[in-house]
Amino acid sequence: MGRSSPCCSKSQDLKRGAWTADEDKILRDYIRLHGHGRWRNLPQKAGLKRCGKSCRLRWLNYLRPDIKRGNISSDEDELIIRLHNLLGNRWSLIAGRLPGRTDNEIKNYWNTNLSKRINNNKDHNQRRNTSSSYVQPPQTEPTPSKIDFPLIRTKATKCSKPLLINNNNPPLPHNAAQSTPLPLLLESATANNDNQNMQPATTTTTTTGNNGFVPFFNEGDDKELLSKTDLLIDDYCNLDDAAGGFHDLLINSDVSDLMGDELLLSPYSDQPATVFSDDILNQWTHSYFAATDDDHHVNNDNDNDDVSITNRHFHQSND
DNA sequence: AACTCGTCCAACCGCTGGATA
DNA sequence: TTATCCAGCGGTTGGACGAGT
Repeated sequence: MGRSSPCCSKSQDLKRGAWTADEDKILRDYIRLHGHGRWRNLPQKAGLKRCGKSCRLRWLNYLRPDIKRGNISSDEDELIIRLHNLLGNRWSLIAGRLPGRTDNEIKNYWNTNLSKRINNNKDHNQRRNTSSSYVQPPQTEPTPSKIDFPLIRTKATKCSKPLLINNNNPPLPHNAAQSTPLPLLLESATANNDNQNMQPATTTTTTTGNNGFVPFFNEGDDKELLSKTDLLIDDYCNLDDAAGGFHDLLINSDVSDLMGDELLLSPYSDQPATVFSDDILNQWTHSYFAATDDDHHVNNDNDNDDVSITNRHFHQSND
C-alpha cells in the first residue's frame, strides 16, 4: 500500500484561490447526490480541479446548508467570549456551541473584533486602576487575572461517548475524587461505543426555542450530562484547579441511565455538546469579566449580571 | 481620480492523531 | 507493528474592499 501523491501537491494542475459559482454548484450537486466524505477522491469524481482538502473546506465553511449567514449577534458575541475564556483557541469546539457558525468564521471574528475589544478593555482597566483618582472596590478575595486563570485544555478529537454527572449525589472527598472516580467515569463512558445511538443534532428538542443555542443544562433535570467529547483526564485536573474542586462534581453514575436519556448534541458538529452547569461556568468565567468588563462586573455587586448569559440561554426554553 | 492604508475573511498550509490495510 | 490514509484542527496568508488623504 504505497502512499500516493499528496492530496494538494503543487505540481498537480489544481486550481487554487477563490471558488466560482460554477464550482460551488458542482460541489453542492455532487454532495447532494453522493454525500460528503472521501474528500481525496471527490474532486476527480465530481469533475473539479481542486484538491480534496479545498473541497472539504469549501463545503464546511460555505456550502453546507445549515450555515448561518449574517452578523454575529450580541448573544453569540458574549458566548464566544465566554467559551474562548474557557477553551482557548479551540475554534471548532467553540463553533460547536454556536449553531450554524463555523470555526473559521469564529476564529476570524475573534481575531478581527473580539481580541481587539478585549485588549482595549484590558488597557482601559489598567489605566483606570493605575489612576490616582480611581478607588479600587474592596475585594474579599483576590481575583485572579485572565492570564492566571487556567484554560481547559481540550483535545478536539471526534468522540461521542457521554458522561453523566449527578449533582444530587454527595461530593466525594477531594483526594478520593482524584484517584477513583475519573477512571471509572472514563471506563463507563467507553462501555458503549455505538455512535448510532447518537441522534442528529437537528432532531433534538434541546436546540429549539432557545435562539438556537444549546442550553448548558436543562434546569429541573435531576442530572446533568457532561460529554466526554472534549475533555481528557488532564482536563479534569485543570478543571479541578480552575473551579476549585471540579472533581467533586464528577460522580460516577450508572451508564445505563445515560443511554435512556436524550443526548445533548451540538447542532453544528456531529459531536455531542459539552454541557457545563451554570455554577461551573460562572466560576470559570467570573474572573475574566471582572478583569475586562465595565464597573457593574468589576464591582460584582450584581450577581445577576454574572449569570445573565447562561440563564438567558436556557431560561428562554423554559418560558 | 488616484493612491495608501487598514480591515475583513475565504482559502491555504502544515501538522496531528485515529483508522485501516 | 508499521506504514499510510484521511479528516480535522489552528495558524497564516493574500486578495477584495472601504475609508481616508
